[in-house]
Amino acid sequence: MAKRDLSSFFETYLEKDQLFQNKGALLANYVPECVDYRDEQIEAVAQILAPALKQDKPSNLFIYGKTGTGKTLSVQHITAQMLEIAEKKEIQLHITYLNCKLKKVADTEYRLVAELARDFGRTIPPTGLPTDEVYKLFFDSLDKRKGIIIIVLDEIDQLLKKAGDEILYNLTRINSELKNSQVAIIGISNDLLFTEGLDARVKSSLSEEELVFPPYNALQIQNILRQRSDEAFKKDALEQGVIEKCAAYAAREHGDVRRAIDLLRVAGELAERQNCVKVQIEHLDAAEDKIERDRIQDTVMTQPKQHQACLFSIITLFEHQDPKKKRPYGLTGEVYDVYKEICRKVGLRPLTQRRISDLITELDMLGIINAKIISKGRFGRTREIQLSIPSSTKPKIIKILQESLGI
DNA sequence: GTCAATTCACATGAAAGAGACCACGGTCTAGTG
DNA sequence: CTAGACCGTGGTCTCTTTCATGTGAATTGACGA
Repeated sequence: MAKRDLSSFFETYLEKDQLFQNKGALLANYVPECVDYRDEQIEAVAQILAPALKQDKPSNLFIYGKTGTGKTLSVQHITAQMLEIAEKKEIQLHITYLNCKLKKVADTEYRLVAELARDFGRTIPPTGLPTDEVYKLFFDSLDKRKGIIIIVLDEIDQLLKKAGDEILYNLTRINSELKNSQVAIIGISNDLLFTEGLDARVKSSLSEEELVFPPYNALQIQNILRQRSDEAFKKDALEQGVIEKCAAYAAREHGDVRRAIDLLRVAGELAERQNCVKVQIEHLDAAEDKIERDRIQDTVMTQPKQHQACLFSIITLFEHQDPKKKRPYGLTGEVYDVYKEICRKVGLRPLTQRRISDLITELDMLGIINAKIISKGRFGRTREIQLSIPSSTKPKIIKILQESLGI
């Protein structure tokens, strides 16, 4: 019986009128043919990089802009075209793109240089070599190439936060040691104030040119969304006003188009699952909800045990709170007490309070909790910790934590 | 009543250790001709 | 004689601990009006 049900399910699924015609257009890695509303920026970048085609070293470039303002896309667009031309005219040009945020790829000095060296055809072990050895290998392979090399470092602020600015200093110095080739660096950062904390030498040599990508406004987002949805959805699959509302959401989130596109895709998926003929505005709301829920569940699930234990203690603290004191927040010390108790129950070695303090900060950064430092005067300084999980998700989160901790 | 000193309960920083993972070079061992 | 196993050394990386220092306002207590 179950079998027949299933096959009929698949049959109806196949017969069902799909809303999407090309969902790929709404996925994060989709590269559209042209980048709208960034003409000015693209032209500026192109002008700065153009000397590379004449075998002159272009200036180092720094690009700022909030997430989802088309920085990465624009740069990829330009570099792809440059490479095309270079190939046609047999110009010696090599462009390397590296996202520094990707964990385990390029978030430390060693890994970054190793990854770069790999891009130039060296095999570098993931660990074990001294860092300066890797530098040497990298230099060697660089120098073997003649011509211009452009290194694009995306989300460079992340790299700096973790690994310090020594890498950048070393990279900017490369040129003086190379005989045959010249290196230009393009840094892309979400953080507008990023260069503030930079060493002055690095700052001046790295940001010879600077460019800011302004956020898209609501109207521009609308048009971009319309274009993407025309490609992704079938005709008339969207109800009137859906795009407008979606754009409004994104504009509120300082013009993050990526987010808007995500929202649209999830809304579409929800509508499809509900067998609706059109994507309605309600689907958008549901989609926003779902994205947030999934995000929280994902992050909670992938946290290390100690983080989970810490989060679980925060939740338990609220669950078993003395109803008399009626406080919507907990303090670091209280959390730590509960945490120790939980560790004892689960058989986990309790960490020090110092460490827990850090874990709390991390959970705060992830947006799972909300921790605010307050001073209670004579009664010390601590954090006010609040859960920022919607109550509808809470039981599920508790279940995940209990399973993972084995309670 | 006013004002500076005190005090609490952590926050925050820096440094260093532990343990996992890995490459490399040297040494040992067993198999082969 | 040689390939492969095995070990010791030295390196990175992440997570922690230890030690030290910082912090902000309620409270305290001296002081003066």
